Amino acid sequence: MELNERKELAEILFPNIKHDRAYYEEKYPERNLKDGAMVTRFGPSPTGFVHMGSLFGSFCDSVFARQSGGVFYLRIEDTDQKRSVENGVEGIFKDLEAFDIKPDESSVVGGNYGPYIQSERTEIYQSYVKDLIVQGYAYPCFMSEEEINSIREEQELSKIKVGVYGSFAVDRDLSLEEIKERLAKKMEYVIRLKSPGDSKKEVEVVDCIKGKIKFPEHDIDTVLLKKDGTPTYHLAHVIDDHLMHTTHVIRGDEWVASLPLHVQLFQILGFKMPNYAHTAPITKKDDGGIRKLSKRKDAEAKVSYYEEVGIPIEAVKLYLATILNSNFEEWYLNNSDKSFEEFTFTFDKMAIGGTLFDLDKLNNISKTYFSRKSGEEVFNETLEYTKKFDLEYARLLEENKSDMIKFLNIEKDSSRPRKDISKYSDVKEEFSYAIDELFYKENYSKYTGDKKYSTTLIRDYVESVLDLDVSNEEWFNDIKKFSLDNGYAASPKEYKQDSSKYKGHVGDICEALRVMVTGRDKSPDLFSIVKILGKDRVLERINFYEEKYNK
RNA sequence: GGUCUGUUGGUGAAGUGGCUUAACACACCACCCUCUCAAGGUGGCAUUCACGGGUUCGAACCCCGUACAGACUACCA
Repeated sequence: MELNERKELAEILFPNIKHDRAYYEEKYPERNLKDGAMVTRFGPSPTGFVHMGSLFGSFCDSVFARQSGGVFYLRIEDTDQKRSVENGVEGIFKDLEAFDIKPDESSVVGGNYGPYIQSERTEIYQSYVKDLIVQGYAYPCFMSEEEINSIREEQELSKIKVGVYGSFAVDRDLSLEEIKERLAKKMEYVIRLKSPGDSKKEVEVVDCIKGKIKFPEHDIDTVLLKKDGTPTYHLAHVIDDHLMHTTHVIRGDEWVASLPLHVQLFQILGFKMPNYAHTAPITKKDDGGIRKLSKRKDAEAKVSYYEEVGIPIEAVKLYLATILNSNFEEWYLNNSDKSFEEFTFTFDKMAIGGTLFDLDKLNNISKTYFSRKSGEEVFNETLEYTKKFDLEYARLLEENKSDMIKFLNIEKDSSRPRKDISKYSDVKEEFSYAIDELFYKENYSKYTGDKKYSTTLIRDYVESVLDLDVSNEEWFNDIKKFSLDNGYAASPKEYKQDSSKYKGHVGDICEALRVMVTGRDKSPDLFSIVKILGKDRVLERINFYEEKYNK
């Protein structure tokens, strides 16, 4: 087809395009940023929620943009209406907000490079495609679904590359007259790329994470504009990232295979190539195999899961940072007082293969997070959590606020704070003894030992020896002395040396007191608990124990 | 079938030709400390980097082949 014919065709196909490429190039000028500033983007489909993989991606985007003094924007990729869910966009913003990921530009906050919703950019895509037709790099294809399917079957059978290319692209060289005839018959069509590639030649792409990758050149006449005039991902990606001046396309590794196509589109359109960074998938062990974390099968793939089970968002972010850069973990260990934002993330410390999602590690990070928070902070955050997920407990927390904070503060001052909570929902169980109402209701459900302890001895100790106003050391000396006076060894060591001389040792006395007071045989520092409770409540609990077990 | 990518302990991984008798962290086990637990301390946990071959004085690191795994192969993104 001659140039003037192609021009005619372009006008027939796109009679209503108001602006040409030059208009858009001028409308969206180069961004004025300092050297090295990265422009990144997150492009979710409006499916209603964010899953772990895309959270990880958007986390990368925001981190790299922020630390380079660049821009991170959010673009809704809704070119496929089937994927859209009602209020899907709101869901995405909500999930991102929960993780403190705030785009500098988006359909919500605006920006100079909008619209930030692809379905509102149709005219832009079409105007570039119109130009591609004039240049002979695109053509209307009238093949039916059946035709394409039968070609594919044939190709699969003869074990050659699948797709519309070369001699399989039957509409590639239609004459203007033939096209006009089909148009007159109202035949449906898509616009395909007239690929200039030669699969015998190689293209090399440098990926920021994976390094050099070589491919055969792309030679398939990929669909650019669908039947409804809407762009495919490939076209939209190339045009948007050019016009929005993305410097680093950070996306999932499922896209590397289409890199040769994208490179070709950038070349044909005369655009400067962005840098690419393809991130490894987050995987999970399943039936002995390893697979990508799936939002359908895995609860933990949904970002809202962490909020529901009560894992602090900060801990999830820390975990994301540790899988983002392999050297982050060690840095954080040595710089625990700093925020993760002070760490400089780089592409070359990112995983190339898949990363197994390690809940154990997340738990540990979470425990460390809690151990560093003051009792009051833990209280407030837990209260907020329970207000959403456990109203009854929220009420109890509020009624027992000052005691509760004291309990949460036990052993906090030491250089080795306790690490016994990994999620907000653990507080209720771990501190079941802290609130009378809960203690008496669920009492001893946690104590499973068969040992019965003598209440007379313990009551005697509390009434005659226990002094709440002494130091921890004095308290322990007192209880040692009491043990000795009653035929118990003052230390387990002495008891072990000659067990026949004693009925037991201090540990047994402590254990008895612990079980009576807390309803469990393991607890934080006993004296601290007893001090907070006060003598009266301790005695009440001893009576309660007696009622329940010794009658 | 084709095209890409990967394969270091139970897990995440460091490692880019001699400093590696393979870091660090999580998990697990043992011991110590100790009134219990948690924390902390000490030690154990790959004699070897999927396998085979090659290059080299020397390889987890470079090359080739094989095996296995993953991604992609849509008018979905």
